[in-house]
Amino acid sequence: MPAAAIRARARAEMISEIKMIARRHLETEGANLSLRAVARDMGMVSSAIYRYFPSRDELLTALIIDGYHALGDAAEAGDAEVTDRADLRGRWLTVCHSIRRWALAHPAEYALLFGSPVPGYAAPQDTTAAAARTPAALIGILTDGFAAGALTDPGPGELPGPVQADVATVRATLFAGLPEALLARGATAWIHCFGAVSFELFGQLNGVIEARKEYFDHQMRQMCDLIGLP
Amino acid sequence: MPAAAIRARARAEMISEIKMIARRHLETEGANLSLRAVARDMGMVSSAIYRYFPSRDELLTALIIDGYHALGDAAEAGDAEVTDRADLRGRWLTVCHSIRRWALAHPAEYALLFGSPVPGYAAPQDTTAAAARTPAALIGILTDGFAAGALTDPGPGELPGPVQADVATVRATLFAGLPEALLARGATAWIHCFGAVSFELFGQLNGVIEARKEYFDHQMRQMCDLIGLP
DNA sequence: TGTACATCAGTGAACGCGCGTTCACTGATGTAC
DNA sequence: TGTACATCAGTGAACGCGCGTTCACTGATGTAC
Repeated sequence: MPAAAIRARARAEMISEIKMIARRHLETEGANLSLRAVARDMGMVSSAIYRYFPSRDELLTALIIDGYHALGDAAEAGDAEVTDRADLRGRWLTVCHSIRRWALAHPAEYALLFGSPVPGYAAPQDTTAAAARTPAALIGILTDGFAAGALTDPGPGELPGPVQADVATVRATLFAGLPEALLARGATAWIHCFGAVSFELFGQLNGVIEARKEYFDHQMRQMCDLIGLP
Repeated sequence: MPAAAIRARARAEMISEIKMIARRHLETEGANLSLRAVARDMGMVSSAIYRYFPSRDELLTALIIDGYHALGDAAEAGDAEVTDRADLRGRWLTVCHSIRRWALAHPAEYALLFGSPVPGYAAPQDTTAAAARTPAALIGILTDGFAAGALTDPGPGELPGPVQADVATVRATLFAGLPEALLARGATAWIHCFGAVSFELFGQLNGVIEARKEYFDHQMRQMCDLIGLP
């Protein structure tokens, strides 16, 4: 291995170690991520971090993109788990549970992606592609189902006009194989998945519902009914 | 007015002015509320705040309780707006839109109530009564509807066992007039309302859906269908 | 009616801590001739 | 093969700022005799 490659590899390892430690700090501190604290845990002086990230915000951005990819990986892995590809409802539920499991295992990262915006931090454009992977994994199930004839198109009548226009744009760029009305139903179900996970994770279920997993499963099944998933 | 009452009134006014300014700071700084900044805006020295709030956390708690009450007020006012009390769907939708409108008008407060938990801050027990007002306003509509015979009980069969136990407890303490299955459907719809508002407010709709209000309305109608609201 | 005392809002200085970012530097490693 | 040079990770000090909380204090106001 040439020297340049060795240096590049060492550099990459440092970057991923910094991110690992930063993720650990997120768990305890929320989005108030401190570069100095990360540097301390790395056994470095705080200015050394600047060899790897030009600013705190860039580090946050990297963590956000990584987070979206990790969640997307979890969602796709969940879908791949289901061997009976024709079992649309099973696939949908498995993906939703994978999302919830990832969120429970990485609450601070989840909050960084889906919680209150970090004050003073503006998410750059580059996060959107990574962010789209999780909903894409869900919508892909519907595309499969529609292609197989297992899902019927309710027709565009159920969407209000301006919403139909927005949905048509999304459909054109990402989900050409799915009728608008089904795409919209899938979006509702995805938003409910997000809502149910956030509701639980952000403490709103405390002292009310103890059977968390069963309750989540129940809600996701209601969403399958709403979509019309067999 | 006796002197003691005058002093008490002045004190109450100071407290509410501090909270007002603190709310204004929340808008720009998120939950990183700074006592010193609030004091500066009050034209006081920072230590003077301690005459009114024993600590920063107590001030945060006061803001949270106020926030829940403000949202509860908005929800109840929305319900009261609908003169045809038998129009259950109209009442439900109006309350949901009131919730969304309040959230859009007070994004930082909404985030404080329903967003990522503030690092290092543990919500005390006293917030729960205030927090319950908004879902109670929604569930009240269903109670009315069931009492009037406009809603039919789907029967407890649709709830998984452990969830049914949790729901039964809630029913017993707060909503004795409503069958468990309807209460659970209402809870799902409330969670979706929260989810849709958070999804929009926390930026997940950016660049995807522009017809925000119509999209929200559409989703809330889907929830009315799920509940079985006429 | 006048005086001693209590109450309490607000002051100002201080403690001890944290932060992001910049900058000139050291010293090890690799490269070119 | 040996030497001058370039690269670059990491150092350490500093800048200029912020924070929550404590504490002894001043000074105005009201109360009791």
